Amino acid sequence: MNKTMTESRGPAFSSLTGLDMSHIRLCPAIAFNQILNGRYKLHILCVLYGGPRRYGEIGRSLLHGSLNRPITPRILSRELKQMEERGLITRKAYPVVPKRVEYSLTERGRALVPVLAEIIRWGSSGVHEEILGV
Amino acid sequence: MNKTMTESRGPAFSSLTGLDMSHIRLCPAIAFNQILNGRYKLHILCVLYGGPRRYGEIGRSLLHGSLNRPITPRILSRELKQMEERGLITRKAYPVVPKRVEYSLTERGRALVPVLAEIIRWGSSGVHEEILGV
DNA sequence: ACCCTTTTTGTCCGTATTTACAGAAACGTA
DNA sequence: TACGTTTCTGTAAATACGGACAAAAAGGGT
Repeated sequence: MNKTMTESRGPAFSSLTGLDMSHIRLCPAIAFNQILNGRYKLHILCVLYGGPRRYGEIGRSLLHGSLNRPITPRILSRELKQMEERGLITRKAYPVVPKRVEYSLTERGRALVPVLAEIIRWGSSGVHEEILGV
Repeated sequence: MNKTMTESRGPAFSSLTGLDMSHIRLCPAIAFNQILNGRYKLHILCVLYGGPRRYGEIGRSLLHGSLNRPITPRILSRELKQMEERGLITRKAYPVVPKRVEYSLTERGRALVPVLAEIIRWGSSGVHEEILGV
């Protein structure tokens, strides 16, 4: 193979869904983990599927990987901000003391729910724990 | 919030699937992008869904992100090896010259197909291109 | 002996992401 | 005025990831 590989054919993942993807120029699979990068975004979506949640609630419901490794506020803040920028969640701040901020799913975020559901279904067999040797 | 957040409740993503997850200790969503890290693994799974593929075929069918940025052999090799280590794909080398190596999905890899399908379905509306501003 | 193909590795480097740690803002309450 | 709570930011260090580049293995063909 050459030093770098290039491709001429357009994307055609037909067989997976049977859907016409001819109008799509960017592979959804690659876009997916570009949009959902960072370690906690998928989990945050899961949490918010249960309804609006406060910053602290999300943080507390978040486990770090497998163990009880906690998430630091710095990271949670960044993840939430990125997700807001991408239109997956909305942020609503209440003018009270102590501060109260609630995050919830947008339409765009809800569009990912079927994917989340499949991931949970996939995990219900425990394969992910096997693979990671938990 | 404290400097670090910890959590006492077990995972409960019940509402998403209606499945009993009490026996699961690690959040599938977090495990998912720990197992499918790297930029190309999801895409590689899609390609291999079409049947066994050679190293060069996979490389050629892989676009880098959105543009025609090519993947370097070094990276493809690493991705494939990691996926093999995690039991998602198998590697079969034929004793011929020039070398011929074929990769294919394992049971474990096939278990992810429903997730892939949902991701493609999600992308069929073009949301991912909107979000990334392609 | 040298070149060709295909697959793969070694090494190095720059960037991106994660993490730790400290601290700020906002304001009611003691 | 000091304190507490909640949300969030600044800074710097640590680690992971992506990519460039060269090169090796394994023979067949010329």
